Amino acid sequence: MENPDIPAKSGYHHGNLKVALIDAADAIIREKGVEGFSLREAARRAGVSIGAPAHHFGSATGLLTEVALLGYDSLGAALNAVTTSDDAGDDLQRLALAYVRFALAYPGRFRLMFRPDLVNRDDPRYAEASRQALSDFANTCMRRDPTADPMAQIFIVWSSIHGIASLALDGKAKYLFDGITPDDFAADILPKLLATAWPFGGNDAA
Amino acid sequence: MENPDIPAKSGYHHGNLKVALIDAADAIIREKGVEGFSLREAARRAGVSIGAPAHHFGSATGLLTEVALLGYDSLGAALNAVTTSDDAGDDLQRLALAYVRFALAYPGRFRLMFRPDLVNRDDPRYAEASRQALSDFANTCMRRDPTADPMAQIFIVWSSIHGIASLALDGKAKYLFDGITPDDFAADILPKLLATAWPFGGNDAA
DNA sequence: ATCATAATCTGAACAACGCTAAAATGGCAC
DNA sequence: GTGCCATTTTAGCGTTGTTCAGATTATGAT
Repeated sequence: MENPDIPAKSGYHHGNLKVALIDAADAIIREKGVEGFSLREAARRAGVSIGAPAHHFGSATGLLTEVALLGYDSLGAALNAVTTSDDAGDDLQRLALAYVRFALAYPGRFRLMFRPDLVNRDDPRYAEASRQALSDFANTCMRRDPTADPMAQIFIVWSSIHGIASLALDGKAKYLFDGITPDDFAADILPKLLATAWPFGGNDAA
Repeated sequence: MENPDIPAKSGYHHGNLKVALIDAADAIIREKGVEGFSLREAARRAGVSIGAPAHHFGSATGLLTEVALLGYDSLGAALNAVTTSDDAGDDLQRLALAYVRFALAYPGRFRLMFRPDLVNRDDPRYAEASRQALSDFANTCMRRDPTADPMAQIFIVWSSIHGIASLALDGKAKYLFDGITPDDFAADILPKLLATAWPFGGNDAA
């Protein structure tokens, strides 16, 4: 996920500091989680002084907002990559699987994306990124049941998936399914769960 | 939610510092959210010096864990307070409503309860409090569909509700339902949503 | 080519934070 | 009364985000 293009730290002027800091922040969050992030360490990794980030991002939330936007992009890409069929129920199931797996594969990014205290939600790009990432979702929902109220349906389905991802990420699944690891959950339990107990999969729409 | 019993700050020895600090922390979180909390301010509010909390709680997570445990208690109480009927589907719907309303009424507590970095999940009381708070849920789930795999059913239903609460709390409902306020969401949108689009309410069990 | 202006980065300062350990205090059992 | 022990204070360490004056370099006009 590094960006080796363009000069990196040629002299006094870094030349590519903005993306270097975003990359550093993303790496920190990947390694140590959202709470492990600090603006100073991001600057340190980019080989730049403490005060440098302020010029490009204003504040820590400014930088984290950029990372969150990238997070939405990668989530959207992950959802875009699922194979589609003529059965919207099956597609929805696969999308759900991809959504939860994304959360488990990139826990830091995922958590950051839903932390209103760390990202600037007033940034117009935020709403757009969020909308874009979930567009496949919304489309498949409406394909599955064109008669239902679109917003209600999308909200309920998204909630269900988001709840699964959140609880799984918080290790709550461990309590219910005796000490299962995240990997086992994503590989074994989750697909079965979505295929059997999840009410939005399969071709059982009205 | 204050605790006016027992002597408060009689002299050098506070006499009731432990609960005073818990109350103070809970109040801070209610007023300024989880991120607004600081151990030092809790000590300040309890009228005690900076280092005092360490003796009772060890660290900030120690204190926050106590607050989270209280949070689970109050969530359990809120769920316990919903009226039950012989229709498990209706009951589940009311429980869901209560769950989400709890999250919207006590956002700080609710967020804290699901922040693994701020609470000590190894504390055996945590698992117990979590289990206890959701017992009504689990029972009603199994009453609704006794044939289904209990764990799978509970996880899916809980996920759905938790997702609704999380997204509503994060203001995501605002994007889908044009600029609705949390109060309007809890009072108007949510009940309709649960009654119509939510697949676990009503008496449509197998 | 020269030079002014704007963009970028440094480095020090400040206030606040969590945590630690030594010292001070006072309640309580004996 | 006396001494022990839980409790609280105080001081200090290392960390954080933010701000700002000044240093440095790029850019664009002449």
